[in-house]
Amino acid sequence: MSKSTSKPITLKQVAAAAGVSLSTASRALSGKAEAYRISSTTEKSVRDAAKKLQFSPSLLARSLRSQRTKLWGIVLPNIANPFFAAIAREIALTAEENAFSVLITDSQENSETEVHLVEQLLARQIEGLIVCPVGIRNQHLTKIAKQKLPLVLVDRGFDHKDLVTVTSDHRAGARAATKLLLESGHRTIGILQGLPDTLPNTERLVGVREAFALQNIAFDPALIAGNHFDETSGYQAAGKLLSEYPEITALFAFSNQNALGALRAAGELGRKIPDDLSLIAFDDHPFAAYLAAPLTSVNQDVSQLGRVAARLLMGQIKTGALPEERQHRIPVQLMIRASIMKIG
Amino acid sequence: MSKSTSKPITLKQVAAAAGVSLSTASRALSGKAEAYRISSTTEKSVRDAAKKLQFSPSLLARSLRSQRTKLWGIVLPNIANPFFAAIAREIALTAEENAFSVLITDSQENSETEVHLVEQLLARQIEGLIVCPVGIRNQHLTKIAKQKLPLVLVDRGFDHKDLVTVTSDHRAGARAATKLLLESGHRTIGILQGLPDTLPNTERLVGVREAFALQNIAFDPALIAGNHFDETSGYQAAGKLLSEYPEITALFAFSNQNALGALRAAGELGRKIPDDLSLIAFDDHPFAAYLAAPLTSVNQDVSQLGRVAARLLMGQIKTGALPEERQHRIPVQLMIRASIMKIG
DNA sequence: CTAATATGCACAATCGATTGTGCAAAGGGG
DNA sequence: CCCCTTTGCACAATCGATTGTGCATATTAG
Repeated sequence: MSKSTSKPITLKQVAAAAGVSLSTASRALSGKAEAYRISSTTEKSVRDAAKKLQFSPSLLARSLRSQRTKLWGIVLPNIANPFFAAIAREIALTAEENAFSVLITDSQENSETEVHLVEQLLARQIEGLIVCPVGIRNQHLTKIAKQKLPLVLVDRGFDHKDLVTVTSDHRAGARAATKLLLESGHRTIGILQGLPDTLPNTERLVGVREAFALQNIAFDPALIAGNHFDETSGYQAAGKLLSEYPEITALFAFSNQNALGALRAAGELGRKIPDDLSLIAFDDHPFAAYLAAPLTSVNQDVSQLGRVAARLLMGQIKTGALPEERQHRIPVQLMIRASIMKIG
Repeated sequence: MSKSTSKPITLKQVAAAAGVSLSTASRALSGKAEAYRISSTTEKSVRDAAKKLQFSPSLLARSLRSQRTKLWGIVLPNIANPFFAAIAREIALTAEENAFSVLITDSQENSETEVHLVEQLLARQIEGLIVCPVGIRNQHLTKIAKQKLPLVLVDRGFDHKDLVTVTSDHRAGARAATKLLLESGHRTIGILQGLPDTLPNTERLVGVREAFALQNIAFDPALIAGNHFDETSGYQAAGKLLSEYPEITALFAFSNQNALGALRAAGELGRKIPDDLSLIAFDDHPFAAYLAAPLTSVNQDVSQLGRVAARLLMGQIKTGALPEERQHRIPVQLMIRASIMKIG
């Protein structure tokens, strides 16, 4: 195979076919004929030769020379997760509109991997980078910002004046969800949290506390459990909370995966939703409405998240400057269904 | 920003810092010191200089020279779809293991876009390509195969002796699903199909017919409806079939999105699952078990699909030859839950 | 002590494009 | 008829690496 691979056509061959020099061929094809006084007959003969040979310029060579790769890099914790996949898609589509290609990578929620991937992307001379950081380390990101490489953090961020971030309004969403539970009469509410110390998790906890404070109700931190955004964490946390605190009447899951785990745990403990237990989740899901108990949830506008991130990146590349606003918050929306029961 | 961007360190600067020539620096860093008789002291001084300057070689330049980009291209119809996202992930992880990077693109189920994306990827001199073709056109793909560029088709394929494809065993899966319905006593079964004339859809229809034939039961093609793998198609097809043929006792949805639509349509028509209507779907889903009626489905091993595709690609790149077997079928698995009721 | 070999490294070509500059030939004015 | 301007294009450097070859100096053999 390698032997007989037909090498791609180069500009040299086109130039030879048209009987002109390399430089003339280049200029004829890149629309600079007039600026460099290439006659229209010559231009046409070059174009014809290029078409006949099916010439397609090597973006590699062009990038090397022009120092512009037309490449973006993306690092996400798990591209199979529909949430990140949706973000990736919006970025990919926006990139395509702007003639960029995207190197999409998966850090597997591992900080070392993330650092390594970022380095690898930089070695490929990407012109912009979008990262959803695992969150343990961030020097590699602030360093990039210092080097003035356009960078946008999405979903999770850091509080840093030079870091452009796009996140959902986790705080407002969690506040609204909690408020809904409180107004439905729930007082003992278990919180199934995700990865601690990540921005979404922290902000959501703040939102929960705010809602309690607004109603002058005491919040018991002992009712927080869980350590990941996945199904297992939700399952274990729900099981633990429901066993230790049977008086819990409602659970707030910080992800739909957590909610899934909660559903399983509740089922095993014989607690029916919503009759014996109310449930609300952060993150909506297409199937949420079709569950045994249609799930009330906080819907993140994931597409918007990706689109705004991509636009902010494109903006930095075009203007060469950081946007005025650094922290962008995308509004969330409460999807009220049937998994919450009024009590008391 | 663009002005003050600190340019990356080049090998030239490292060579200068170490007081050696470019070629020596290159050889010292690429482990060819011995082969080219670079003294170990010189080698060390180059390595030190490189480390001090934080030198990272330009993959762009290296690729141009070596004619090896270490790049893969992927074209999928919709990377936000969890099915394709899972495939993309396995490919990305396998690529990473082999020091490749992946350009992931989204054809939006549009054949023109697909052709364009493939061209764009080729212009970047990718070393391998994985495509899930929209299915309308295929000359661009056979052409690539003829040019000996490693290519693997995934999920959907063409019957062509030089095209390497990896798909689920759609036929066996559909046959098993249909058999289950027939054995449960169902005779009037509505088929909610996906995009017609795509390989998965066609093969699944074949599987359905085979199951009927095996039991010597006549199959009525009028009971096939739908034209896409999405929720809307499932909704409309189910609505149409259930209205026109109220005697239908079971639906076979060709995707979980189709099933979702069927769920909605059935709900609106007042038919409860599984009591008034049985339902089975192609494609499992994490939420399937938690639905009002836990959904029986045919589970595709999506990760395996992606992994096998990536390995076949890597194999072609390493050996420079096509694999012996061209058509790879990944087994599917029946997930029996509660959405089917025995009748008759 | 000289010739042959070994050692250590630099020079320069190359990958495929872009781009500043220079040199002919054609055209125009006096 | 000569000079000057314009037209039309080619030459060569460049981006940042890799790699074949050649030339010194050091070492060893005879």
